[in-house]
Amino acid sequence: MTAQSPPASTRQALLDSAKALLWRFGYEAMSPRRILAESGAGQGSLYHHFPGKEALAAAALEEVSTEMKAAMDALFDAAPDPLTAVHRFLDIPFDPLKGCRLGRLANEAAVADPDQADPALRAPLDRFFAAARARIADALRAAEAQGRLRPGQDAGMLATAMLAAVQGGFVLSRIHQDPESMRQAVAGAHLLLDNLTREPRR
Amino acid sequence: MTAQSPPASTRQALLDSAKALLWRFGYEAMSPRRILAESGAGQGSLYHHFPGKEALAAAALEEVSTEMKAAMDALFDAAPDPLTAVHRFLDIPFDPLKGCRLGRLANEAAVADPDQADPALRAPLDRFFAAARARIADALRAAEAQGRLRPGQDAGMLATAMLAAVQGGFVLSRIHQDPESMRQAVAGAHLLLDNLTREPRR
DNA sequence: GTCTATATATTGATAGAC
DNA sequence: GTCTATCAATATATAGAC
Repeated sequence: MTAQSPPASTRQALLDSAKALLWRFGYEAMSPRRILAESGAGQGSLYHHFPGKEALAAAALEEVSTEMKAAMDALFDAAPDPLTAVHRFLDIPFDPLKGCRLGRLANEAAVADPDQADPALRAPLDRFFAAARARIADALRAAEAQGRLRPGQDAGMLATAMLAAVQGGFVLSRIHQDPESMRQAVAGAHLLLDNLTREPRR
Repeated sequence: MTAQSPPASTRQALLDSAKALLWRFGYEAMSPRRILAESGAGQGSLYHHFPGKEALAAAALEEVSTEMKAAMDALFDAAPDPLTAVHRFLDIPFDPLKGCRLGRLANEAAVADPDQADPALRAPLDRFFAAARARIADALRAAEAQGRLRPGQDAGMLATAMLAAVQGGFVLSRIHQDPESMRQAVAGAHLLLDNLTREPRR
């Protein structure tokens, strides 16, 4: 694999700044002016390397999507067994107040409004969450095959429920400005699994 | 009670337009120009009735928060028993692709960025979700007292998990542009409750 | 490829007549 | 209270020298 580019090039500096600003402010509130300031690039550079703000944002989100997918795969590959992997996923030490790097964009009109959205902005989000759901669902099916999970469960539905717990936790934690909401949302997801598990966890 | 003002006044027309635009586009992407166009009010009217965009948005969100709280109370008051009320809450026929009227604002910097947020914008969200959580938690405690729920549950945690399932469902449905994600997220929440319930539902 | 200027449209807000 | 202008600042993008 080619690994992450060394941080050097102007193009990559623009991408890195866009990634940080998208996380902090979202798409609409991220101005080219600010990207240039943060990256240290001159006015014209953005439009030399990219057609415009939209294309830069799309490229930045592609990188984020790929990074998050890799982190997810690493977590699942490292887990001692599939059921543990799902519990570990829920326990990833997110900072709930910062929001999900991808999920936080779900409500921007430019990303997901049926009428005016740019498909290139939604695509990386769609791809990551589809992959994450598949990875979790596969793990749950494997756990069921090992006899760790009660048979007959809808692994796809449960996988969506796990992802929704985390995304909902982000939303509620942001609203209350309190990490506790995330803790409780995730605790509910753990409990849902525990109630379908044959042996107690831990 | 004074009931909803008849739709007549310019002030209320501004509020109604702001409520619709906040739902569709969020705060940053809602321009005064557009509010004026949709409401039919003249340029100066907005700044006659409100100090500015922020104050108008805050007032609009206060109304939405109050409306949603009232709907929630009506649903819980009408339910035959507390456990059914919680299941009915999960089954509210939201349009998942439109997002939650309040929750969709959780990721706007002007609403919930620790540094630059305006407290007046976050307050109505905070208030509604705190009230909703309390209503659900109370219902779960009542269900436990009735012997419908296994004893010893953390009602507050479960209430947060119910709200997170719905908010996460909105996020995932928007990302995939598919109501199915909401269906599955909510199904997980139903299942979590069912596994803590003594008699089967339905 | 990078920089300095500059351009155009829109944003959020104001002035002041009626 | 409402309307018609208008404003300064910013957003996104382009021109063209180096």
